[in-house]
Amino acid sequence: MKKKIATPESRRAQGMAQALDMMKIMSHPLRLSILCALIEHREMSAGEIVERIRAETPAKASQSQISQYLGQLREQGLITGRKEGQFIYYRIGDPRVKKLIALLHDLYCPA
Amino acid sequence: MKKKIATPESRRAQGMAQALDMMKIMSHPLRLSILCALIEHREMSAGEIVERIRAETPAKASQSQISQYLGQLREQGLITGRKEGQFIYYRIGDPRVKKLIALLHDLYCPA
DNA sequence: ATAATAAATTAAATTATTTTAATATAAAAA
DNA sequence: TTTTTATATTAAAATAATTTAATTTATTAT
Repeated sequence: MKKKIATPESRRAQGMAQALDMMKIMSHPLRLSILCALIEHREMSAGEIVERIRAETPAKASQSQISQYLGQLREQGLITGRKEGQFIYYRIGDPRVKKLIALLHDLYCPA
Repeated sequence: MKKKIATPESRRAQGMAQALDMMKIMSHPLRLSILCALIEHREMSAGEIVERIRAETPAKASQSQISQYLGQLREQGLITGRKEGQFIYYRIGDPRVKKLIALLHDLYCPA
């Protein structure tokens, strides 16, 4: 097959598209909360995440909804899931998530 | 009036809300392009921005649409507009925009 | 004044995302 | 094997964002 050559412009466009996907998926309060929780705890089961989100955000977010968010985040490679018995344990799957959230924290939560 | 005390949690929640707003508005290809163009050129008129966006993204984006994006970005303080005669010149209005875009560039456009 | 240019505004139409509700699957316990 | 627990899947309903098209305002030039 034909070898595709990446021009500087195509690399730039691809980078932009990835950055856009990243921000888009992170700009939802519950998805962002999930990522923050995983940064804090390194690994959590789906159920632990549900509890934690419910505790923060009183009376919102169904199990189904959170499972859907976890699916979206995993699909995009931001988290990984490992099955152990009936539980599924999630972790951050892309180090860029941590860097981005760290910067946001610096910018918007000044000491 | 009653003096509101900011607890650590309320500050965290507020920071999170601001970070969410920021990412939400930045996660649209044309709005992000506008911000990038303004970082590159420091100041551009609305018309120049329209041309530039049109050049990058062939045959998309109407004058009206771009004007609407400029309005959204200004409303949120990410850019400022200064009127000079019939032109309106825009600039980045929040230094955090630059920091965030710089990080995204590092993360997604590796040399 | 009239016309032309630069940019903003409004509203309707379209499309995408989010939420809700119901159901399904798979593993563990009874 | 029946039930319970943990999680995922699906589809419909609700909501929000985007796009398009038409119009408007303000400024400069004729």
